[in-house]
Amino acid sequence: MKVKYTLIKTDKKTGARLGRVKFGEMEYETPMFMPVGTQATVKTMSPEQVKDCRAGIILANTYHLWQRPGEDVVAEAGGLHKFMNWSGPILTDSGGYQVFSLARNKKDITEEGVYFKSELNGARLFLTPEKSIEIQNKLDSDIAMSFDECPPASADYQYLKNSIERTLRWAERGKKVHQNKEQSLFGIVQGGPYEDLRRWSAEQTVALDFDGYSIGGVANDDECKDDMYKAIEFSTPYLPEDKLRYLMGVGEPVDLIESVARGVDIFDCVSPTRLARHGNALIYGVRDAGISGLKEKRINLKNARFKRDFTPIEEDCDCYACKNYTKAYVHHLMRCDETFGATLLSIHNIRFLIRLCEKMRDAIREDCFEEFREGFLGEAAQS
RNA sequence: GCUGGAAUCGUCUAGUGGCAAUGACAAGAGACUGUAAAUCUCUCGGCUUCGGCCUUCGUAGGUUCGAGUCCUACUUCCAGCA
Repeated sequence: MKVKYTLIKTDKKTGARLGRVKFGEMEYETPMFMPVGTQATVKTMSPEQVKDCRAGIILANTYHLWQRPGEDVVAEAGGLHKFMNWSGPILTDSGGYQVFSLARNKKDITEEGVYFKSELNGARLFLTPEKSIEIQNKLDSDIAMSFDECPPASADYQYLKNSIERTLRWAERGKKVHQNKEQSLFGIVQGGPYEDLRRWSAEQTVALDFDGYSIGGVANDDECKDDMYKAIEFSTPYLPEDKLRYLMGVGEPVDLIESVARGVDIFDCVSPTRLARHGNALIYGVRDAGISGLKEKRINLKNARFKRDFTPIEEDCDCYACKNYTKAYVHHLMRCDETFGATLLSIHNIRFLIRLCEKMRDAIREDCFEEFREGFLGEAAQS
């Protein structure tokens, strides 16, 4: 179903937006976090568990599903929703990120498209903007992304300039072949940390008139947070108020707050599920001062100190893992490489980020987002 | 009792004259931002002024410039025969 965004309220002190997204009957409030399910599954979690975390949209990946099982198989299964048993909305990434992340492979970016060497069997693959849209159409996601180049943080100004021009041409080509009236199509703003490039990319992308816009090319390799926040604040002012703004691949709790403050509505990130598989739990630490009384903290449940810790991962968390299990149990499962440990931590971490979004929405609603932000970030930024 | 064989870091293991000594697991810790990640990195005898120094390969001797490696005895374990 095509997405409809309604802006409810903009925070006066920051650019934080409280909004509503509708996919037909399904309705969610933003800011919102999207769990990542690259291969048509949020790793180690069942759709029911993802839903219980109160996730709204989830993300799947064009590149991966194109290779396995193939978009035709998914189409034959009745589309991605039916195939993976996810009734909520799905956003598919275009494969643009793989232009960056698979750089270790022989990869050749041309005007026509990108040649990949498959990491599965070495096969030579060629992905074009048209092909990406065609695959996403067949996958039948609710939001399709334009095929873009996600350049590395190390890319220089001239490279970025050429890259975003090409990404714009690709966006236009993709839009031309996008026929699915039930599927939204988003454009992607690039431009690294440069104000003029971000502005230009945003204005040109908006001129193509997409159903929503995203900010990409952020949080790559060693990009520093400052550059990331700049990239966001150089982009959002040029995006229309009545369209959804999606920050791609972010992120850490701190980053969620900082990007919401700069006018972002939704984000996705692999970190809650990946960290979970590596034994880490995102938790709130208690803070002495500040209105939120919270700060970000991360604990590694594999650490020996949790062996006999029979308290929940996080005392005040309402997730399934925290309500039913102890740190000692999760520690034990992770030590034994039992999948259920990763499942419990994934549930917790995703619920953590979704709770963070709930808190941010409440703060915007109650006109205290800036206080919330300072309360949360004061110490996290220092540590 | 006889005849072979074996004893190396918590465990298993490499090592046949230059060795603080291989690899795996375990253990201790770290990284992770549109997922080639249930992965990867570091540490894992002691001390150090980072050049080294000390103590280690069942125990005790011996050969040698030098022994985890060769020799002798002992201890323990394993296999076969009685």
